[in-house]
Amino acid sequence: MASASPAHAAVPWVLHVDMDQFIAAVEILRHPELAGVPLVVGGRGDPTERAVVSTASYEAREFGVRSGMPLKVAVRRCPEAVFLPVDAPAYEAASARVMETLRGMPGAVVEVLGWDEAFVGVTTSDPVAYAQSIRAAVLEATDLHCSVGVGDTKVRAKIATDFGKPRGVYVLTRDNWFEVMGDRPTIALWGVGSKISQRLASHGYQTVRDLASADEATLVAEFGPSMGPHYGRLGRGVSSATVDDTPWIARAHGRETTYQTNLVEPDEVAEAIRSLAGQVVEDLRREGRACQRVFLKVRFAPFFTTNRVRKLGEPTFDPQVIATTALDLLTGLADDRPIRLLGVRAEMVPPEGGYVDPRTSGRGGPSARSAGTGGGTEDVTP
DNA sequence: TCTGGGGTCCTAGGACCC
DNA sequence: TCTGGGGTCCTAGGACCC
Repeated sequence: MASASPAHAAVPWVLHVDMDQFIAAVEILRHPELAGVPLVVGGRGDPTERAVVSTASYEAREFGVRSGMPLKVAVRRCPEAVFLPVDAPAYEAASARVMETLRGMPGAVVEVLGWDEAFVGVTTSDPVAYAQSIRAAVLEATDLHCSVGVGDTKVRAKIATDFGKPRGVYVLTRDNWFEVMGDRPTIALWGVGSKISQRLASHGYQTVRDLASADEATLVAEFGPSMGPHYGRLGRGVSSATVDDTPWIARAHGRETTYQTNLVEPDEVAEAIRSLAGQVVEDLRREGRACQRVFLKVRFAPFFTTNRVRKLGEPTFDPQVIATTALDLLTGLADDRPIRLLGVRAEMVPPEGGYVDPRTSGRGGPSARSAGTGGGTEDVTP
């Protein structure tokens, strides 16, 4: 088995395909005059409103504009930028063409992660050439550019893509993991955000290398028996390597709105919740699955967010029941505090036979471990 | 500087039953 | 009177990703 492993052996690889400035690129396709100018897509396209940047073109990024940044900040950093509203149906159509192209690649198993990215599993002796053929095929079919990360696990492939951008390919495996990632902060890992990175730092684990050799008992004490070891594995780049094309089945649908002016009157709060509940029910009816649990999300001004949940006695499609439940969850929380945002989410009754997808969304936690062997048992030392 | 809207998953702890 | 251990269901709350 461990004999001469020739460079040309066909073995399984994980590729991560990520479109370059996807939303901006789609807009430039239908507005060619915007090519080369700073472009910001977000909200309703009005930078005086409460909304954030969905995507900034590379030209806008040179001014420091980033995804997730408030439009008000973006316009201050780049006053000459063109601002466009989000047009979800247009991006969904472009996304569908991209994913169909990926599914047409020989031997490819495609696991969609979002509008503009997917894992591609393939067994090949030359993953870089395969990645370049993906880039060419996507460009041919859609006029859109992408970058491809090549890895021996999902985490490595996902992170590799960033090093390939734009319009490139990058390989990240156990062989160069510590060379490339070892000195970077833990927040550079997929699945480690600001809170977890701070908690890791409080134990002296600042870098990916620190985390990779972290004391297991310390991680378990801090994060629990499941998440603790999971973070240790992330530090080593170890994760599932199984790409799964089972279609995703949604667990829940929700609607939330940030109000341009804070809500203060009980009447307007009740009306807002009724409106959100009505929109959620449209999604439920389209799906044909009733609501069994109601989630209420509230963001009070200036910026405190909280959630409440209640299971219903009987599953329902009735917007009145959902709205009444959501309002009930709000009582005792509000205390006359001004409300910036309200969200109503409905967890749906599982489909016939339950949820079958063996993978998880992949980012949240270690639950892919229950998918069994997918290469997640591999280990390396820093 | 001012922070969207769509999601998923994990942990802790209380209530309840056997 | 003082009191087990295990299991399941539920809610609260936190964290992350695109």
